[in-house]
Amino acid sequence: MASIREIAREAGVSPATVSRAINNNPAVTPAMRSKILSVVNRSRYMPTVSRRETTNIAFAYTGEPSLGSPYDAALMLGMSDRMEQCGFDLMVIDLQRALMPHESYSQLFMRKGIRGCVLRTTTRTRHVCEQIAAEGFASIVLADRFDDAPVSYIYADSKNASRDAVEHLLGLGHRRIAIARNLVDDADHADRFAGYREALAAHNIEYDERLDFRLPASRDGGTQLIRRIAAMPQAPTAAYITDPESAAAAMVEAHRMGWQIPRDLSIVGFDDGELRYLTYPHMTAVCQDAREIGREAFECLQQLIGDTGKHTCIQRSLPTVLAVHGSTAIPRSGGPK
Amino acid sequence: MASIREIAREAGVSPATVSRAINNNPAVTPAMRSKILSVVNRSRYMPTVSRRETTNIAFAYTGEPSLGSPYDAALMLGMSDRMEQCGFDLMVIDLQRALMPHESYSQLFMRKGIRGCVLRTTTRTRHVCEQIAAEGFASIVLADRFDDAPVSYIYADSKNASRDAVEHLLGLGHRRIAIARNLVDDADHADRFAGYREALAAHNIEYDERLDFRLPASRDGGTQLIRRIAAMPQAPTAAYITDPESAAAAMVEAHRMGWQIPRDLSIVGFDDGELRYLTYPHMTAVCQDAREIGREAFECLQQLIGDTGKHTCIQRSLPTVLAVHGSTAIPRSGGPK
DNA sequence: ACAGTTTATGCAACTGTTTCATAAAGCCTA
DNA sequence: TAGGCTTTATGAAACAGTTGCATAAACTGT
Repeated sequence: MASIREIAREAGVSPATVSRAINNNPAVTPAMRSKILSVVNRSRYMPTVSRRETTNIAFAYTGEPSLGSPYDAALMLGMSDRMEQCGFDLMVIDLQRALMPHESYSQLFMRKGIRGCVLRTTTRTRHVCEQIAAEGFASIVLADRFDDAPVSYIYADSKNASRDAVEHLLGLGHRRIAIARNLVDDADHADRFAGYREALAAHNIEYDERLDFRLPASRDGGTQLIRRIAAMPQAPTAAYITDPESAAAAMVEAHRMGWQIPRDLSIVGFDDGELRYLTYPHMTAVCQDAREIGREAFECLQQLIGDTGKHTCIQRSLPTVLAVHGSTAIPRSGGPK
Repeated sequence: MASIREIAREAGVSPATVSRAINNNPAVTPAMRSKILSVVNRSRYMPTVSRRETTNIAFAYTGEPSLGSPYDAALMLGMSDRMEQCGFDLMVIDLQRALMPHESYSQLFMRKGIRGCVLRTTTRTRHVCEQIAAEGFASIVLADRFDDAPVSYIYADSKNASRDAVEHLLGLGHRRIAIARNLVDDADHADRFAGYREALAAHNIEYDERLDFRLPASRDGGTQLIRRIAAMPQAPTAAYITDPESAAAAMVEAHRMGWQIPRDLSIVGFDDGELRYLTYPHMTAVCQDAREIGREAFECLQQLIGDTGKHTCIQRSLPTVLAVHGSTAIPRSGGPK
């Protein structure tokens, strides 16, 4: 296997010049560089040791990776929008798996040439985010909130838009409004529930736990919701479904039941992409722009990387908005069926 | 700034031992390692030069990145399924942007510690795939086919399933069957069209170019399709829509027109994920399992990385299947309306 | 208890990078 | 065209981190 010294000998230059040529150091003349590179390519040279390139930005999962979800895909897309011009590369890592025994997170990032990381977390692994922030490594958590620890985060606050959503339903005349929320109580779903409670309280409507559904945030959750509503003696006339796929699947299942939406059931869903336009009718939904969150995340990260040693802590809240489409209307007097 | 020799002096060991401890070389005893790491952490040591970690697998775009699309997201998910246990990390790069002047693709990959790459390409940038394969770098192209160049690829051949789809419609009694295909003529869409033609030919039905729609592979394409069909004097009774989002959007638009599916129009869509379960009725579709393609891709790549110098060329074709759901049925005598 | 085996560590050689000195080349002015 | 000044491409040498090999220390099995 060729070494840089052999290349240098063959090209008739010093090892230093070969190193510079390979690393596109502007000090070498174009003629010299192409002479050296031709020798390099001919000899199938491969460097073994080198100055570490630290130009990666990690998209890091602290717990179970949710890679492949439309939300994560949109986040990555947004990040790459902004990374284009900066010469950074995106790397996806699973921290739980990548961390070696006795290794600190900073060491892990160092080892992989990572300059900053966007963290995706779960309720069980929030301490990892705190640990990374405490080590002083440039990091920003998405879609979670840290009120008492100095952890940077970007958070799409869905409480206000959720309240708007329920107000919208109340304004249409609905009084029995169901909420379908995740089995897992993360900050996002807690917000949506809080918005729901606030809107009800503002209209002096008592919270009814029979209208509070805890379901998996998946297609299956939406299907189950409709079946359970169908079996109720006093069915709600509207539902706020706090997960995109659940909401779309609920609409499908409602159609299968022979219900008309919004006549028999008004549905407000949640959307972090464009799913609301793929349902019939188009879905009234609380929307967050995941791509924009990704863009924002990278910009914050860049600032954090710049401010080394300053221990800057960025905590930003982005708005979510209610987009009214065709899945909500005034209730029929009798409710479904 | 501390160097490895200073750490060594402070810990009372040799630089070699420090290096081994930092790199989690199993030769050092746990006691020794934690002693050294405590000195390392105390002194905020940061290595500058190191053995290059070449444990990255790239998800590389030769042309415009389509990051964020459900298909790409599912591919990545599949790849990461298999990468978990191998200690590889996934890196997303845009080759066009990352390549430096006078640099070969192998050099680029070398520089970024990439051992193998999965290539996503466009018709205009296929030559990049050929170039990378010619350089002998471990690479595999997804969703494209190279018949005359020694380029490894994994391809989901949708011709047979497309023929099955049209046969299915013919079997139901349809005779005027539209096809909606992409404006861009890539291998995938060419296959689907070929399957369509074959099925028609087998039943002695003449190809009618008025039933051949070239539309953008997007929501908008599906919407346009339905509007154009609605305006036709002799509308088709069924349509094969070769793109997932177009197909879903077409179903929505059909509902908006007041049509019933499948009564007024049978639709066979395409699905590379789970979208067919989010339409009402569930969509009969030609399905490819993008996640499985991603898994397969990583396994092939692993083999290619293993066979250095052998110039192995893997060309695999995966089947796609027709999944019959509720969006197809026997035609009403009169066609839509 | 002793010979044989294993293994943790250091030495020294090695790889690639970078600073600094320097020779060559360019560039004004006279 | 010469002479001084600046710029710059290159090499020598120092430097950073890694690793093959030798070896001393710690086990292991009679």
